[in-house]
Amino acid sequence: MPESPVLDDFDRDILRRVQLDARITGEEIGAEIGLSAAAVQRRLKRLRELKVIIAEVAIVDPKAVGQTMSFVVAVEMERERADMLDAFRAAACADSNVQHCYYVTGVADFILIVVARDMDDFEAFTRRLLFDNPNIRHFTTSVVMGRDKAGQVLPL
Amino acid sequence: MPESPVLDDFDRDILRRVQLDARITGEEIGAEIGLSAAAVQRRLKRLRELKVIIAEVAIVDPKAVGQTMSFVVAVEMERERADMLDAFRAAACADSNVQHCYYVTGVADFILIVVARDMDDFEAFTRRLLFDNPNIRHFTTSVVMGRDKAGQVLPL
DNA sequence: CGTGAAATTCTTAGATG
DNA sequence: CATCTAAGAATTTCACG
Repeated sequence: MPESPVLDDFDRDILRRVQLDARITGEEIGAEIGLSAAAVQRRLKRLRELKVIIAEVAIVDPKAVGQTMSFVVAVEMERERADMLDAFRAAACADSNVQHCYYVTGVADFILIVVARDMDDFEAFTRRLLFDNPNIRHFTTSVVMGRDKAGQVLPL
Repeated sequence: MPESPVLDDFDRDILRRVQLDARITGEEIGAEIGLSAAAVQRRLKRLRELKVIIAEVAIVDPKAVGQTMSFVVAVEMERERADMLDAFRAAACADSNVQHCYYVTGVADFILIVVARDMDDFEAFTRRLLFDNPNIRHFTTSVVMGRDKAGQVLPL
């Protein structure tokens, strides 16, 4: 277990802002929190190296690129053998329609967030990943009508 | 319904890369896809203005900032009245523990992805948003053991 | 779209508390 | 040890062809 890096109030202030906008300049952040641009950049560099900041990414609107539908799929495995779970996890992550893969305890074993161009695309996905897999006992699909909080912001 | 903007192969190439790393330079992208740095930047600017790129954000490791637990919560409302659904949706989005809020059809009405510092924090969350709400018939909690695909990449 | 210049931002170096 | 200022390098933006 890697011990948590020490973050002070400046670090948290910086994280709050870059979670909302990664293109904000060091100068702008510095002016708001009372630090020079160089100090902000140095802290950002450290936060990246420590993997407190895992990545800086562009969020693309799924609808703008033809992915008009989203689904939440809860998957229940036949028997909870570690190698089977790992195999499914790897297959799910490798599938381009899978946006998020949560490995959970409870009624389901996996919760997947899935996008698709249309119903045919989604059906092809279920056949590929779910129907053709004998280790899957059962799965339920929920159609997403709307989503909020696309870019997550953690409470600091 | 806003008509989808026209994207060519260059745009899709650019989107593929900035979804993985928003800090990649225009020059680097240009070298890979055969465009000048200026042309890449021009296209990026257009994709931002068209809201094809919704945002560019830093992804922070929840564990690194003390959010050690994650949950998937499926919420079933008492009666599906539009104003009630909207009210819950707004309350969920406003809650700092809620990372994602999906409004779905199926057995549940909402699927929430929730983070918490510890079990007490999660209990406080359920009381605040769920137990104290008479419009909620039922909810089920799944504890997240692991997650993959933090930064989503859309198939283009 | 590409080129090249101008403006902005990031990085590095040296000095200070 | 982290900060600041200032110089230097890199990136983005802009005007023109």
